[in-house]
Order: sequence, then C-alpha cells, then structure tokens
Amino acid sequence: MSTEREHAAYDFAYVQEKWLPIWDTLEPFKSGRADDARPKKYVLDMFPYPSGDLHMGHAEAYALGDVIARYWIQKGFNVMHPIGWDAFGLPAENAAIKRNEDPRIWTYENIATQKASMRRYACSFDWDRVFNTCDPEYYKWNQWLFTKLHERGLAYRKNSAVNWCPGCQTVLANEQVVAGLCERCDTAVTKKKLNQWYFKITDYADRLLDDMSELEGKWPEKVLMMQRNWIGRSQGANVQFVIEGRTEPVTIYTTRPDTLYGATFMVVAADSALAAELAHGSAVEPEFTAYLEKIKAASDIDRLATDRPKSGVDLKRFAINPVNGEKLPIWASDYVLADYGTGAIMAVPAHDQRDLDFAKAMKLPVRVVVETGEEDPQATGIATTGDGKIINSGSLNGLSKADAIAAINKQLEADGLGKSARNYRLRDWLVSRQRYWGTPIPIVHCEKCGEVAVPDSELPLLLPDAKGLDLKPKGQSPLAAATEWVNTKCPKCAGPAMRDTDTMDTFVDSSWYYLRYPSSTNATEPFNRADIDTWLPVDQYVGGVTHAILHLLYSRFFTKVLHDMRMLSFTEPFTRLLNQGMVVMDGSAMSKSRGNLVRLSDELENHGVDAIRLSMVFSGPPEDDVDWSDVSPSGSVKFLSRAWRLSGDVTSASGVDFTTGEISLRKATHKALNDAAFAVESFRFNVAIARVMELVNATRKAIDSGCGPADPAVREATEAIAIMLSLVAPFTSEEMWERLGHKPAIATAGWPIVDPKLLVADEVEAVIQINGKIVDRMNVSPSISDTEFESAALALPTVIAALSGAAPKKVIARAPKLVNIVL
RNA sequence: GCCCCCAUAGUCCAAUGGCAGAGACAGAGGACUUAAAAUCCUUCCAGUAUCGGUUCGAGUCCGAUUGGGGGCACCA
Repeated sequence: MSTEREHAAYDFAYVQEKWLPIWDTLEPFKSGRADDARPKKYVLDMFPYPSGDLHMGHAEAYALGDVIARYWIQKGFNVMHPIGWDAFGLPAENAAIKRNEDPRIWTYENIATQKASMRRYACSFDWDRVFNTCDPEYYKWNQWLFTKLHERGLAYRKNSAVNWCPGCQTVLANEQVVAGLCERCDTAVTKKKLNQWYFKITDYADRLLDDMSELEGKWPEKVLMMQRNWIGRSQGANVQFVIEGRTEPVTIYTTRPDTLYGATFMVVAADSALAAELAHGSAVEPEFTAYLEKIKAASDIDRLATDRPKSGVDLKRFAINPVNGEKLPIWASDYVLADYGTGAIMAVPAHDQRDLDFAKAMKLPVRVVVETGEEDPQATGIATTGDGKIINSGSLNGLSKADAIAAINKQLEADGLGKSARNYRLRDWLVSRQRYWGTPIPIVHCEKCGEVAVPDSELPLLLPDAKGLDLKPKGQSPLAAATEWVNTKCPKCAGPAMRDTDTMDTFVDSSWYYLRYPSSTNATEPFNRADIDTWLPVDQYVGGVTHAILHLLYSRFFTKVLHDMRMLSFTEPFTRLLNQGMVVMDGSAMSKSRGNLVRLSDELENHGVDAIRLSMVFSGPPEDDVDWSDVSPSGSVKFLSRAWRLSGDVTSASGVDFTTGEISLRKATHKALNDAAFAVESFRFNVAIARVMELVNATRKAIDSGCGPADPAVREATEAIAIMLSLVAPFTSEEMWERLGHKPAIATAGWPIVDPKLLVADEVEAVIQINGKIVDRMNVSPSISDTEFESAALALPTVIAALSGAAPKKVIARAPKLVNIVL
C-alpha cells in the first residue's frame, strides 16, 4: 500500500517510530550465535554511569562507537558490542539521602531511562549481555577478586596519611585528586591518618610502563604520555649517609649522584618518622613541633603553590658525606615528601632549583660541581641543571654527567655505600571508601585470627538493606551502624568477629567489567575462560579521555594480575583505543550553571536521531571536541533528506545487473566505497561522510542531467549510499533500503564488494613542472611508465620552448602524476 | 618549572613530500513559485601563525619563535 505519507517529504519522526519495533523483532546486533562462522570483533563503549538521562556527551560517544561496530558488521564480522551500567557510586547515594530512599530505586530507575533512550537512539548494542555493577550477581565477583588479590598479598591494609574529601566524607585515591581538589565535588582535599585498604599497583609499575610499547600507534599518544607521566619512573641512586649520634645511617635517593660533592646540607621530610626521631629530645624539638603543626594545617592547595617560599627547621644534627667526609647540617622541611624515595635528600643547591631556593632562604652554602658554561647559580639564583664538566669532585673531575653517574655508582656499590635505584611517582591504589553504595569489602576482622577473607561459598556478601541506615556522610561507613550485619563469626575459628565496614572504590567495578560481557550471566565464575579466549582482548575501546589514567590504568593493572593468576592469556585488555572529545558549547563545557546546556532530548525532537548522530560524527575528527555552536543539525537534516530522496527516484528494478550501468557513476560509487572504508578504519569518520556526500551529489546529477534514473548505476550508487549511511543514520538508511525494494535490516546487508577495475581512471591529468613551477599539463594513461612519461613531457612544445636547446640538469618523473624538470 | 599536542578561507574541517579544497556551515546570485518555504543550479573567499633549514619539490620533514590546548607538578 502506498500511503500519501510515503510520498511526502522525509519525515524523521514517522520513520523512527516505524522501524524501532521491527528492529526489536529482528535483533540485528545479537552476537555470538553458536553457528556463527564469521570472524569475531569486540567493540566496546565505556559503560555509562546512570545519573539521569543520556546527555550530549553520550550522544557523541555512542554515535562514534556505533560507526565502528556497524562498520565491522557490514564488513562481515561477528561483532560483540555490549553495554551495561557502572551503577555503584556517590551520585546515587547523595540522591538517596536527598530523597530519603534506597539508592537502588534511583539507580535502577535511571538505568531504565537510559536504556530506553539508547533504544530510541538506535544504539547497536547486544541487549542480551547487559549487567549492572550494583547487581549482587556482579559484585559477588568483585568480592571474589578482592579475596584473590588478598591471598596474593596484592590487597593489604596500612596506616597512612590519606587524601580525605571533607565534601564526600570519604578517602580518595591519588588518581581522584585533581590539582588538590576532589575529582567529584571540587572540595579541597585534606590529609588524614587512617588505616585503609590498598591494591599494590606499584608492584606492576614497570610492567605498566614497559608494556605500553605494544600499545604504541594503537592508543592515542596523549593517553600513553599521561600514563607514563603518572607512573613517573625515575632512575637514580640510593646513597647512605652516616648521621652523627645515630647508629643507623640514613639512605637518600638522588637522580644526580654525579653531584654528590656538591651537597652542602641534607633535608628530611618534616612529616616523616625520621625527622621526629632526629628532633626528639633536643633543644629544637619545640620549634620542630610547632613547624609540623603549621604544615599539617596547610591544605594541598597551599602545598601546590609553586612560588611558595621555602620553610624549614634546622635540626642541629649532622650527616657525613660519604665521598668527602664533610659534615652536612640536617634540616627538616615540607618541600621534601615523606612518601617518595626515602623521605630524605642530599641538597645540591648549585644544581637543583628547589635546593637553591632553600639554601638562599636559610643562608646555606652553594658549591658548583658541574661546569655548564652558565652563570654562577649563587649569583643568579638559577640552578644549573644541564650537562657539563665535573669539577671540585675528586676522582670525578673532568668527567661528563653520564660518565660521572656511572663512575660514582660503581664506586658507591664497591664501598657498600649505595647503589643505583628507581623510584616511581605512582602510589598504591587506595580502594576503601567510607560510603554505603558500593561493594562491601569481603573481610572479617577476628580478634584471634586477624584479617580473614569471607570464603567463596558465602559470596556475595550482600550490602545490608539501606532501610534504617543513616546514609549521611559522617566520616565513617554507614555500614558500621548495621550492627546485625557487622557482628558475625570468624570463618576460621567461628569466634566472634566483625565485618569490614568500608566499601570498594567503584573503579574496582570497572577494572574488569569488559571480561564479564562474554559470559554476563555466568553464576559460577566471574568469566568463562573459553568465552574470554574467543572474544578478548577488546579489539576496539571507545571512551572519553577523562579516564586516561584512572580507569585505563586500573584496568591494565587488573589484566596483568589476572594474567599472573593464569586466568587470562593476554596482558593488555584493550588492543585499540579511541578517545572521543567532549561536546562543548561556545568553547566551554556545557553546564546548567553556565547557562549553555544543550538538552539532547530537545535536539533529537527538533532534528531527529539520525541528524544528531550525523552532526556528531561529521563535525570533525572524533578526538576533537565538538562545539555545538559550530555544527548545523539542520544541515544534516538537509543532507539526509537529499540522500533519502534518491531512493525514491531510482526506477530500475531491485537485482538489476549493475555491470551494464553508466561507467563514470559506477566508478564514483566504487571509489566512494573504497575511500569511505579506508577512512572509517583510520577513524576519519568525517572524511568518510564527505565521500558519501560526494556520491550523493554525483548521483543527483546523474539522475537530473546525466544517465537518468533508470540506469542501473543509479541504483548501485543509491544502494551504496544507503549502506554507507547505515553506519551513522540507521533510520534513514533503513527507510532508503526499503524504498529500494529490500528487506530489513540494512545493518546486516553487507558492504558492497569493491571492483578494483573500477578504481582505475582511464586518464590522469599529469602536471609538468620546471624547477618546481607548473608550466603545463597533459593527459596520460595511469599505467604509463616513468621513462615514457618523461619523454612525453620533454616533447611538449612548452617544455621545448623553455629548454631552448639546453639539456635539463635533472628530470624527476613520478608517473602518472608529475614530471619536474630541473634546469 | 618539566613534558606532550595543535595552528589551512568568515566558521567547522580535507589534502601517502607532488596542482592547497574533498565535504559542510555561513554569505551572494539565479531557476521554479502569484508569493513564501522546500528543492535545484551557480558563485565568492585563504597560499597554510612567524623565521630559518633539508629537498628537484614542504601545509606535510627538521630547528627556533609566537599563540592556543592539555598533562604532571616541591617526585630530589
């Protein structure tokens, strides 16, 4: 039946309503049927946090992930493109407190909302694999993995000065402190001495760093750079200094052992145990204690100010320089960090700016031991850190920096006074949180047996009901108030014991979720090895750069741990990574308070799903930010209706023999298919769309003023356009496909085979240059040889005239494009 | 302070070391129309931030400078 509506202008709202139920029945994105012989591909979008409905950022991310997933399906792969929800976390808990209800309600409501929106957005997800991290069926395995890490000594508790967010009333991992502020709520982070659970990620620092070589060229350079920076490996030496009046020597860490003769004092971190010990019982103790109180009160923000004047206390104690026996005064200062290296340094003011600033403030001597050709640091106040000739340094004199480092390391090692050493900026991952809405830590504290892991048979250890618990942040986990839950018996001795009341950082949940999708309903193991071997590692991961060090580093760590546990055969989880940019408005991030928030639902209402997807993908390279003020969704609508109209103009029958079609349009079609595929595979989606636009223009022209609508080439071109558009405009392309006489779903129609013969032009216009300047052009066969090409060029009248009998110095022929004659 | 990335038309962006423009937005003009919308057609616009180098040939490679963005930051 031909309704009036079908002949009317392209109606996106009608088309959207029409196809959704049909796709629900066809389920074109189901992956991994048993009889599926196609090669496999795992395309993964970072799973969302269910805070409200989808926004513009989601719309961009899922549009991009969809292009990739849908492309590989068209290319004949069995694609798994799953989705789930990262559903534990503070926003749910805060909403629950505000609304005075269980966080489960808010969370599962939002999941339902987002899921419905994703369906309307026509995301190519395999809906059979969905799970939420707050489902007990999922977090059971979080707990199981925790106990395995505990068994291996990779999960441990320690007392330490930790990052504390007064806003969220919980501790934070180092990775969650951004410029001294809480990543989530922007409150200034303070320090607190607490006993907390850690994952020993530092054990994996070298492997996390070194294995990045296999990600080179497959992950954005920026992310690799950020991770390298974050791990922050430094190569140096540990050197022992004898302390007067102390039996044990003190070890310092330095990256510049070549400047050992230039040390004029020693500095220990004021908040270290060593500083307290050195000050203890001496005349300076009151002064030291006062100083310590002062710096403890300072926030991280104060600490981070780089131009802060140096401060410290002279401990009136002395260290002996092992190379020359000099007595060096020992100072305590907050510019030395207690938890990096050994918490003590040798100060070489001539060649380290911080030491120089301190020396100037405290009127301590400066001694140059490297001649760099720069001015005297003492006079300029600028430390000289470059290479040069070593001076004033005994046997090292005359050596270069590198040679001196090698020589002194060798000497120190021989004398038993030191050796080369490495240090990392990376700290162990603090995983306990004092909040309710997370995975309970599966540990029981028994007076007799100590820390005892909850046995596998008792997992999942369910979160107690929120009813009756006060979820308000108060610095202690709300679970502590669930006395019935807390008081238990020891799994080992059956004596009275108490449960750990903290929950896990939600980044634990997301560190292994990608392993769960292939067997998302498995009740007996976190993931099935056979399924893993089939699908993993993830072929293509898509997500925001905000996770460059948090989630992506933790996931790499988990993968390596699981590999060591012989549960995985690979050591890197994500083979390729694409980081999409943000969606911004007028150059800045969208926010309600800034008043530049664009609502996704409004945009979808006004322009339709396909136009929004197209605008996102066409706006520029995927890793660039999309500035919504620069894009034209109405331009996208215009293009889509232009493409759609072609499908109504085709008059040849479905199945017509394309090979009889008009040749120039056929060539344009095959070139577009070829170029668009290449562009998609190299993440230049905007270029791929430009190729489709070109073909739409060419087809329009062919219909209106060329071979006419009945030519088979017009059908071939229009079908190719529909299939290429299916990556980004699922509704429009499906509608075109039907008008062209095909059955749904176009998503599985298959990418047309490109005929290489149609990619070759009959003739190429070659450029003739003299001294790099264009003087003439000529048409040549694309298969012309360099020598033929060269002689044809030299025979051109313009060239003969220009040469006027002289022989060219050199002729460069690049058949069939260009000849350059050098005179 | 250290490290990384980027700079092409009014705007967003293309160009395996080989004719700077693929595509789009905005602008201008025209066709169709009683008119408008829609549609179709045509058209305008830079010599690639600056300086230097390598090369037969540089937007592309190398070095410096300027401007913008990002990461780390008292990590010895």
